[in-house]
Amino acid sequence: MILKREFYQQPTLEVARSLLGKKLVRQHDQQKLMGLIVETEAYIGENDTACHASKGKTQRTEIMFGRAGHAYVYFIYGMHYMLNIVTESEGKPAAVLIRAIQPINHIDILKLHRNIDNEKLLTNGPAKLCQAYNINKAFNDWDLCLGKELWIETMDESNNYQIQSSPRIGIDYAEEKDRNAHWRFTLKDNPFLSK
DNA sequence: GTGAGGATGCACT
DNA sequence: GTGCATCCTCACG
Repeated sequence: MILKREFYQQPTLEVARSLLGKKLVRQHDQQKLMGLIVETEAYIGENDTACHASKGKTQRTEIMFGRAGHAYVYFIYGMHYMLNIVTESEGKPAAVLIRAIQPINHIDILKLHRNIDNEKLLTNGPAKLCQAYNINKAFNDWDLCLGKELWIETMDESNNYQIQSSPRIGIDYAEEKDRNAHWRFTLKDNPFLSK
C-alpha cells in the first residue's frame, strides 16, 4: 500500500520511526527499484538548530514549510544529494532524512549507478542511496503521495523490527541540546546502516 | 581498521 | 567569501 498524506502529517518523530521497515520505490526507466528503509533522522522546526529551517524561510528551505508528503532534496558538499520527506502541517517546517536503505532488487542497476561492486556499500549513507536510486534535484518538492516515479509503500508481510535511537550525525554546528537529541532511528543490527 | 584531507558547487550573508 | 544533514582515497603499519 502506498503511504498517504495522513501518514506524513503525523508528528515528525513518529514518522521517522514508522518509516523504518517501509519500502522506498523508485520507478526508473522500466524498472521498479526498491529498498527497505533502515535508518532515518528527524529535523523539527525553527527551534532545532540542526534543521535548515532554523535559519528561517528561504528559497531553499521553503519546501519544508510546505505540504507533508513532498520530498525535500538538496545539494551539498558540491557533489551530493540528500533525500528528505516533509512532515506535519503546512507552515511548520519539519522533515525526515532518509539515511540508509537495504537494497531489495536490481542490485546490478544500483551498482552501475554507484560504480562500485560491494553490495554493503551501495546505499548505506544518505548521499549513497540518492546516487544508487538516481534521486536528484529534479525530485525537490516531488509529491510522494502520487505513487509515481518515487514513493513509499508498506511491506506486504508484517515484520517485527527492533528500533534503536541515537544522536544525529554530522551536525557539530548545532546547539548542544540538538546535538544530544536522540532523533536518529535505526533498525537494530541491520548490516546496511551508515557509518 | 582507522583517521586525515580533499573534492566540489551552491545557498546564503 | 563561508561553510556545509558526505564520501572516497590514501596513508599508516
